[in-house]
Amino acid sequence: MPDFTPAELTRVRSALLGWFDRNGRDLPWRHGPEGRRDPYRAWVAEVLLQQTQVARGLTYYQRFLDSFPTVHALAAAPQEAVLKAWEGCGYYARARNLHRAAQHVAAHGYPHDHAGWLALPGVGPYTAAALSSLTQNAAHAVNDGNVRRVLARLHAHPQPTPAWVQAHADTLLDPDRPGAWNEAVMDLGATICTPKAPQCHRCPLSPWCQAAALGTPTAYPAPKPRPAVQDLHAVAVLIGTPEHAALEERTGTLLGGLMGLPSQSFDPAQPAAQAQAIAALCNRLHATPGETLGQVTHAMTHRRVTLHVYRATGGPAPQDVSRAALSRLDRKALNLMTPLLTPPT
DNA sequence: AACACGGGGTC
DNA sequence: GACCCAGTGTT
Repeated sequence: MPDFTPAELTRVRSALLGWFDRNGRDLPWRHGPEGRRDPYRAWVAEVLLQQTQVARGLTYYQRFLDSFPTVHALAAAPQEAVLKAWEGCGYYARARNLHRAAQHVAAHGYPHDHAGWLALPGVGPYTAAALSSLTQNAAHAVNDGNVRRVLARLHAHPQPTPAWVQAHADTLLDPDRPGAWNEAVMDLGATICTPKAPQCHRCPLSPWCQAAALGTPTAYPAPKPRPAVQDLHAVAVLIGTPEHAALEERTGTLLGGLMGLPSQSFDPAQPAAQAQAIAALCNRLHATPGETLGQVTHAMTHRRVTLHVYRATGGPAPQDVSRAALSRLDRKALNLMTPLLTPPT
């Protein structure tokens, strides 16, 4: 299939930008003129929206900006406060990286270009292109899930590689309005060219869309094979009460930086492993194991964690749970003690 | 190039 | 249950 001629390119850009000017989303981080968005608000939003849907990101965005209205406020905050504001949002490395990067920006100022953004922790190819184009009108095309889907359909490419998507996004990018163009493609992908039920009849690009012409837009791009979900089992102890419990900071990559009930993983295939784990855990904590409180299971994208929760006494001092940043998993574990307080859904 | 990394929406 | 979401960092 031939690529667009220069004349077609002009019409395609005009069609999408015209649609965007009428139908672009009014989002709280689109503060300031096109191509000159407020860098702090745009940055927080871009990080927050990594692998997070806009509808969901909206609530977290408001909460985060209430907590840290400026990059200086963010830079000056302790990491626990940042994670507390991020609590429940997932991918907590984003919050840790954003915090570190904010300290750099507070000291040295905002990056001046794409390469400068890219050097910040937590800013990769997508976010650097987004921020340089949205805040500085730099001609860098974003490549995210929306762009990938829109371009895969436009060219009826079932398995677009990142390089293929980037090359086509670069070609299509409107050099006169790069910031608006990037926002436009993402808005189109999020509202019209959706994964499941695209509204091709309302799409400004349908005259050029090969997938629409074939009548099978949802076939592009083909679903990616996903690795199997791993089952993880651990024992955990509740020392104190659900409101005032002993907590430990989770180290490592899984939920790193968050607080949680002291825990110890075990292999459920080994008959005695659970008993050994609770004994070893209590031994490490200098605590005395008590009765079992039950178990909770929490599904993540790539893990299914089952926490077997025991009561225990002694050991580390309980602390105020409401002030700590906890994962959903630990919230569920604490709820074992207070099922009656759980609001009806 | 392949993994690891949350949590929730939607079909 | 499958698939996805304004991806990044590590191995």
